[in-house]
Amino acid sequence: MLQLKLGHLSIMSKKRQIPIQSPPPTPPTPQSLTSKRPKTLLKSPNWVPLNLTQSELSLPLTFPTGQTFRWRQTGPLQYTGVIGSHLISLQHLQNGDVSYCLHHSSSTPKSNAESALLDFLNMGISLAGIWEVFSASDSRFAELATHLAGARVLRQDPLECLVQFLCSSNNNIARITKMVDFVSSLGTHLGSVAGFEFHQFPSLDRLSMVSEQELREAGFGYRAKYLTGTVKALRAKPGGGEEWLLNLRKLGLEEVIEALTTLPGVGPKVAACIALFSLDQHDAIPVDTHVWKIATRYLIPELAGARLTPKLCSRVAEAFVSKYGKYAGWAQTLLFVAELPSQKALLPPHFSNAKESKSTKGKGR
DNA sequence: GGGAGACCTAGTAA
DNA sequence: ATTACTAGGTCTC
Repeated sequence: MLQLKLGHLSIMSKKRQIPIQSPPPTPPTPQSLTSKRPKTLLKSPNWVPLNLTQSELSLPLTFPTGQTFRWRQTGPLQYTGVIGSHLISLQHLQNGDVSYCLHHSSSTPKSNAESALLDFLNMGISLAGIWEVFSASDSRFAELATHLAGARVLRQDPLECLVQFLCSSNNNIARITKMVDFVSSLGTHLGSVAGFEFHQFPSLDRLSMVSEQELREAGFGYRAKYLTGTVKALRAKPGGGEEWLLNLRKLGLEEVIEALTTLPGVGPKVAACIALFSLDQHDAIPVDTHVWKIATRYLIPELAGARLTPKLCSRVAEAFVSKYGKYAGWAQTLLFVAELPSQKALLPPHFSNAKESKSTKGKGR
């Protein structure tokens, strides 16, 4: 049986540290530039600088923050993943700038890899530009922004994004990653980096060949029928599901959410994630428990203590949009990142004012 | 229309 | 060692 070979995932845990502030033990230096050794062994990684400062893209503040579960940390300030058919590593240089390395992509023209990368990184949007606007209307955002520069929203492939967040409901990161890895392993194998295997994300046709039974055996639980059901519904779309999803980029947020939530397993939260992380809906606000806390603390304190109902979800989204404008989803992303334990620990103490909820944490309230 | 329960599973807290 | 609960929700009464 094609059981998941996920031995390496055992290292996944919430204790995973992200070495962002500490000086990297081994400064990433592109050494291929001077290497004249034959390309035999390591097929010497060829690092190409991007014209990208850390303030426009921080890898540790972008990749391991719940937008995607397909990228892996493969070095101190290095992350590796797949974009289309390209296996790519990204890393920060010593000055903070970003460079990339295109790993042996056999049958694909490497010419368009860089443009695919820039598209994936959503470089059409200037972080500096929109953060200036957020900072003007929110002094707390302004200060957070100085500590968490470069927290960016990605522009992922819609199908890939959809499947990932279908797995995310009522779930934890370790298991989501395991499930996404199982689905990914159905796609074409592209190579391995730092002990991790990487696959092209499977097509809709390929996905349709997996049964609910197999997914359950792979540990999907009740989400197994979400995936098979959604795949089936997508394949029934005129022109094919992939194109149908892509076309959602041309619509407004309301229509996008409405369309997505017709798919089984896609509720308001998952739909907002897909909309924001892959469909150019920059004002989409994925309201989960964390965002709910942020909102009731800083935006709509009068709702503190209430339960998170669908109705209140849209209240929260409206509050974000009215405060931050049409890129509210990007603002929400920074505020969300600031709540992650790994980041919170690195922020000045005065940011963690509402931490004592531990004592009042019981069910009573 | 809104409110409870059920739902898979693995890890952690009582 | 069992039990209860939680974790980036959704579906169904």
